[in-house]
Amino acid sequence: MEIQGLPGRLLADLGPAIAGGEIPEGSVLRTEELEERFRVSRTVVREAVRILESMRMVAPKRRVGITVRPKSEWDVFDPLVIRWRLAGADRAAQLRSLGSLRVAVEPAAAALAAVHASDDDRRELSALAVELTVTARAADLETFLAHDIAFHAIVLRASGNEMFAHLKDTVGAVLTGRTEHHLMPHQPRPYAVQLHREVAEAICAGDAELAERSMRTIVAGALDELNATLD
Amino acid sequence: MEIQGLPGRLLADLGPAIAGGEIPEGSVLRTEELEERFRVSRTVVREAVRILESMRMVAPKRRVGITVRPKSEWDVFDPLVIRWRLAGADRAAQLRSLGSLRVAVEPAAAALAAVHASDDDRRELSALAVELTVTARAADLETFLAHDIAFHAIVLRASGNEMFAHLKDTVGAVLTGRTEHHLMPHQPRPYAVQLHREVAEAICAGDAELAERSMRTIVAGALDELNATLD
DNA sequence: CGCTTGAATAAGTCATACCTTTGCGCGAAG
DNA sequence: CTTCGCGCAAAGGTATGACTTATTCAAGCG
Repeated sequence: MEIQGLPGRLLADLGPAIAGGEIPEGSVLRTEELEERFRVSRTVVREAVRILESMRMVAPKRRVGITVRPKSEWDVFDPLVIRWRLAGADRAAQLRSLGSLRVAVEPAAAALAAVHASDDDRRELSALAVELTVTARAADLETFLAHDIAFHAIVLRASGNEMFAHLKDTVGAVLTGRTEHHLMPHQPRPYAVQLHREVAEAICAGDAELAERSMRTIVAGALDELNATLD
Repeated sequence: MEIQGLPGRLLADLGPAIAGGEIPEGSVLRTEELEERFRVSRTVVREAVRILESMRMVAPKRRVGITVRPKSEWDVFDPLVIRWRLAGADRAAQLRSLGSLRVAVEPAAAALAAVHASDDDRRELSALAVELTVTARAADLETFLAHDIAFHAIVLRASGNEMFAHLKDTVGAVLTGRTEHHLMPHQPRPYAVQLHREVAEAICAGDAELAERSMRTIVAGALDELNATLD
């Protein structure tokens, strides 16, 4: 899935460094410098830089060098950019942005899922809702997280919208990050778990209205908690 | 802004060809073949392919070649992928997806904008709402389109969410495509124009509730019309 | 003081050689 | 006849040197 080979390694070094602000906006890199710093050939440097260019994070210019573009121009929807920002100094801002995005998208996805979900999807959602209840009560955060991610992924996919479906990994990253950085209670809130059951039931029953409302309560609550924690 | 140079040209040929299905999923390309077909060197081919790889549209494998990955794995949020799909055979599906996305995001953005918009933003929105009314009455579709794009762009930016803001170009592409392919009435619907004024007023007044509701009516209406036209 | 021109610089492109991985066929063993 | 494994060949991956092109900056000229 990742970019392989030496360009991939270069990218894995440069990307986070830029996203994390260690290489600040406006910095100018040179191909030759990167060759030496990472002990790789021009070919490799150029390919890595091309990728960063396609993410609009850098802009190569003749006679000048490779300039780091302002953050506001980056492809903020690129999964790599999101991951790098989540890993670095920008984590808080990135989580806030993603939180708002979830509030916008997930309720809509739930409503669509209530209409379009397959029978298998509905079954899986019900099962996961039960699992969430159990693992929450047992305070088994790790398993809870896995099921939570799966739950939201299925809702997104079942919406039938490819773009929503592709937010699966991003939402997963948010949930994972939240757990890893202890931005959530040690035991999942019973109310939140209850809401997941409601979403599952609503989708099973084909009740778009209710699915949307319950999902909105979930993600809005998550955003509130996030903002409260980050302040 | 675009990828420059020969790799950019290659990309501008290959990308649309893949996105448009002319090079179907599962096809296997070889570097040498591309070199000959486009009369460029290995370097150039590799850089273009690397970019396609970072969009998850192709996967190079040793001893096999460069295979075109299934559409479901592409980076559907990449601006280039969106543009290519809008230009090709996938236009209908892409427009539907983007329509749903707009329904999810733009109302949320409007609500946030009502809280976060700067005074300049509010002024501009008011002015644009007036312009929309005038150009709609005059059936000046070209100017209307430009102002419509600007209007939605400002709302997205004023939301204060960087991810929402970055959907500006995408929304612009949708609106442009809709006009160009005559998927909208010859003269903008007065009701839609009226709703834009409502959004502007609500944002100026800081009424998040109303801004969100009005915007939702706009984008939901656009989606309905789109679906009606495409069937 | 401004305009032109030229030289220096760094990216862009090409051709080539060589390395590394891996699919597949062939042959030997069971 | 089947199966296992070994080795070859094919394709991408990396390195390098030569050359091209665009662009900045400054020196020199009007």
